[in-house]
Amino acid sequence: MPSTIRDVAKQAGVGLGTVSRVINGSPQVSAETRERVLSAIAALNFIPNPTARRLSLGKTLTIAAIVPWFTRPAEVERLRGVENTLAESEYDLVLYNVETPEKRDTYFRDVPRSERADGVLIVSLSPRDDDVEQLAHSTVPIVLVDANHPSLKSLNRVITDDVAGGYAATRHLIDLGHTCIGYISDPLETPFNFTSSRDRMQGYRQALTAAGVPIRSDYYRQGEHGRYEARRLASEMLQLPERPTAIFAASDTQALGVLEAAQDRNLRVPEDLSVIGYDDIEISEYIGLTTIRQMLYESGKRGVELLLEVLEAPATKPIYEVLPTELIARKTTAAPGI
Amino acid sequence: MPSTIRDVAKQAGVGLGTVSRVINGSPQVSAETRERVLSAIAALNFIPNPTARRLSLGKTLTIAAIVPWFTRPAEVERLRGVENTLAESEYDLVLYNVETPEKRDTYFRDVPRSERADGVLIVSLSPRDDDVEQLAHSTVPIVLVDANHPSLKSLNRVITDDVAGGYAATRHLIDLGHTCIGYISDPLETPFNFTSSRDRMQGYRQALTAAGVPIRSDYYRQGEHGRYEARRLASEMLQLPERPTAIFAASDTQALGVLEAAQDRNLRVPEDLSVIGYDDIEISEYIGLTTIRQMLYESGKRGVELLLEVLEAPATKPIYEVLPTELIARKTTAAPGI
DNA sequence: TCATAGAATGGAACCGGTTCCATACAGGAG
DNA sequence: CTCCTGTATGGAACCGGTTCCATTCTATGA
Repeated sequence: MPSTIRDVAKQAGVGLGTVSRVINGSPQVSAETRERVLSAIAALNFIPNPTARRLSLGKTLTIAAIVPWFTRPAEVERLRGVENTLAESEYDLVLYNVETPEKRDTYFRDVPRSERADGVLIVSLSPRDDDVEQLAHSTVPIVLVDANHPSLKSLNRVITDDVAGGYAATRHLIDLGHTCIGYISDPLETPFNFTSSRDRMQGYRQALTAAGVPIRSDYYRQGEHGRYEARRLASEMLQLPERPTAIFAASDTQALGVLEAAQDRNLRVPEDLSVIGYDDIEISEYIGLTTIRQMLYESGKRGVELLLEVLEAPATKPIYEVLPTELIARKTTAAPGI
Repeated sequence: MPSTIRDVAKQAGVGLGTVSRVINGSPQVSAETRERVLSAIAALNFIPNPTARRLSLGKTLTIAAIVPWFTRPAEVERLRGVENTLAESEYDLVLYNVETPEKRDTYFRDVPRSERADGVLIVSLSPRDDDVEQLAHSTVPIVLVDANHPSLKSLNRVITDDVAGGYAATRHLIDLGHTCIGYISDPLETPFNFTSSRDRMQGYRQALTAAGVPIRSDYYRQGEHGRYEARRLASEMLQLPERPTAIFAASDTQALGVLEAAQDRNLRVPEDLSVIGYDDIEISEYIGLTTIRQMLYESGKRGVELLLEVLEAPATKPIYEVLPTELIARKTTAAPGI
């Protein structure tokens, strides 16, 4: 049984208020008394009970992070930014991992409550129309990381400009001389409401339109996230009479599937087919994959920093930060053959 | 300001004890009263304050997990097992991510305290001699996952038999006809005290000895975890006058580095060099890497299950579970050329 | 010398649950 | 009709901190 603040007070021969003041560094304590209290604390190996502290302060000293499958390398990297930044603060991190649509809805409803957390970080899960109102009225500060919503003027958020990223990827292929450019992505509509694939596609279309390249619907396929499905989709696309000479995949993981499909059909990369991904996960450099790098670690870090700032001093208006993307040209893209 | 149990009591016209009993499903409440309380709860949108509950119960309702860099795919997969299993319980998961030796020591000392958590999961960080005594005397139940210690009879743990895994990997190469077999691993001695590389090496040596193959010290190199360093180490080893015909890497990530080194030196895999890794991370199948699969997700899941069991009914003697490994033969190993 | 402001300190009240003890009441036995 | 048992219920005390108010003591100025 751990010792309490009252044990310390008795041991040091002071009142409990004084012990509390010493713990919290109040200047209202004489040097001599402080010394006595500190040695009593050391003697009893006393550590203040965080639960009692929380109840008394009316704060949970906890930040909740709602994150979809943290198996995905990109999400893990964001989370690492969150964890590292939070470790230096007095806040604990509690994880809510979303692997099903039901969990998403449960967590959206139950987690942003002042009894559970002082602040909530929602990562890569964009609110839907009916969520927005609810979240906006939450008494708990919320920061969205890599999540967006067109009508979302009322929530703080740190996003990557995925439209610009999609544009840059497509533009890179156009600049190399490609005009037959495919796009392979996860489903644009899911119960999770990820928006990144939609935004990247929008960038893709804008780049094509700006360059005067017609948009062909058979150059676009969507399917479950993951290598296998991407491989299947790419295979289909590569069997078209007029097959694309370049494919833009909505993530590096999916780009790996496209590379497999090329191999299946004996197409050389980049001579016969250029491939560009998105994220710049660790393995991409190993493969030599051309990709769009986004600031994953920083997005988590900035999200937490914003949240902590808002907790200190509630912001007058919602904060909106955009992180840049960067084209990393490696070995899987080149001018189209012949 | 959220409503409290007293608000509910007033609204329903009952005493607070009754409300508490309804919340906790005590049978000592008449159906009619229960109904009245439940509708008051619904009307006030009441949720019991977890902090007050914790203080009153004298439990934190929290499980702490101390994990080294969760960037590594293998650790993430273990954590996923932890998170998924815990989500179904009433416990929250608080993460302590260890990226420096200092943090390791701080967390080992401060986290296993009854004020912070009801149970602690220590993943992939083996205690040292001086830690063991301290941890064994902790009042908080502890389960080690993928962590071991020779004298560790007093702590619960779920481990992978890395000696057997190392043996199986080496044996596979011997069976193919190799006798010049290198081993590349992370440093055997680190401030974090990982034991897996040591154990795998022990299996490697046992397999060689059992087959009557002499152990050569120049066929062993250690260096920082990661692809780059592994690539450098493998390059050195492949420049030996009598270079190895097969290399066993202590992790799949490092095996990737070995593959790069082979490519650098224009060695064909598996014709000129066989390569086997360890872990079977997601990318390994893509690469076609022969490897030793360990039950990563299950190790986290079992660790939590054990912890929850111990919390229910303190075990009379420490639990010790060993998870099996499995050889996954793919395309990077074959009989030595010529 | 006395009034007074300021510093140092003690501890009651409070945060919002749980639990246990006291009390009220119904129904069955004698 | 009385006594007893068991069920239903109310609420004080408690968990271990923080905070604020009251009190004591000291130093300063008139």
